[in-house]
Amino acid sequence: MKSLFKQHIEQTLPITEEDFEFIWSHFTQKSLKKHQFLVQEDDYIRSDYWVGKGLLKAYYNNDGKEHILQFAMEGWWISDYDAYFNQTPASINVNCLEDSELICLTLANREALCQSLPQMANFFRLKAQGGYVASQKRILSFLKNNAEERYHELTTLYPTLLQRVPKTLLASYIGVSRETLSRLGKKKLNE
Amino acid sequence: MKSLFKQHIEQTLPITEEDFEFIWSHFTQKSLKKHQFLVQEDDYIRSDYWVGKGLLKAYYNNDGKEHILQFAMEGWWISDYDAYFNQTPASINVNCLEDSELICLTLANREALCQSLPQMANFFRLKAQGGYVASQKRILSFLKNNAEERYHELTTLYPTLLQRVPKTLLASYIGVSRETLSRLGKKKLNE
DNA sequence: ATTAACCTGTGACCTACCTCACAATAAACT
DNA sequence: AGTTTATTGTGAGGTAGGTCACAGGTTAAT
Repeated sequence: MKSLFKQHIEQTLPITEEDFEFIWSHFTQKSLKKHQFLVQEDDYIRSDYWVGKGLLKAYYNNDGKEHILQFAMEGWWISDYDAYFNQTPASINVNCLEDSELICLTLANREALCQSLPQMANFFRLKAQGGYVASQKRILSFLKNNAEERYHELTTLYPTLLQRVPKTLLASYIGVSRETLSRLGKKKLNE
Repeated sequence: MKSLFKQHIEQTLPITEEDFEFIWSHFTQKSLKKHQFLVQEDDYIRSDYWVGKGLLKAYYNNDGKEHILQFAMEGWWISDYDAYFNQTPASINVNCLEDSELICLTLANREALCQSLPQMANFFRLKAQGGYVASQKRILSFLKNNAEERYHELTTLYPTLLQRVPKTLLASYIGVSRETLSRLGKKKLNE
């Protein structure tokens, strides 16, 4: 886990062994079983989480209807970022789709890290940039694509998700009902 | 303009007069008239732009249909961030809805600034975080809200936009046709 | 001042997607 | 092994929102 995380950082920028030990000391570890919650609505958000192993979903719950905001598998980050950055109660839930192992970074430790190690400010800056660009692409997909095109975009962007996530949740991620997703492409075949 | 921009930075974190002069030396200025393009599809993106005065739209053009990705008015940033950060050709257009005055930051100058002034890495980190959170909210709005609710969210979030932007473009921003936007709320009144 | 271009509303019709209901298979617990 | 509990497919019918067409009002350009 520790070495996986080091690789994750070095993918963005180089760090010394010594710096990494210092960085690592700011994290804690956490293990969760399938179906367990990492975050629940109204929780106070302790940390941002990096997934070492497993798979999770972040979703907004509208009386029983789950709207998937984000998935996170190995090497991805997940949290309720609005609640985390602004220290407000969570409005979403984060739940494990598989047994998961996480490392956790409190907001205080993140800020401390960014102040004492300028390269970490750059690391998180570049990560946030990437997240912003990815979000913009998803928004554009809602604007210019229909359900079938959005599903196709999702499958080409994250092919491994299809193997691990039920269709119901993929449907929710692209903003259609599971019935509609199940029927995509059928129409063409019949004519 | 210069002092407005200083205020903009100080809104996020404090800087010395000396640091600001150094920061300011990394920017250039640009003026554009209404209807002029700041960015066009396939352009190589020189800069990220901060709006000192005016109003612009960033949109994806789908044979004549404009899909609004972003507006930007005084104090906001705008660019094609995918193209800017990854130095690829632009896939969107940015055009002025009003005469505008901008200050411009090349990617090279941004990175130089972040390396030489750690506080600037933090500034852009916090800005990117904020952009990410705002994008997530817009995505959630697509997932859980209908056209009327999305419009209502837009109007409460950015009331000043309504005064300055034609309804056609607001419709496009929330992902509905202008006809549908024009009819919102009518149904209830008649029953 | 006149023409042209933009902006907004509205009627009529159409369609992509939703909801509810039922069924069959697969996976997970005791 | 047997019983819940997920997951997926599919039919039937409904609705939010799209498209096309026309019109009046406003703004901008010659």
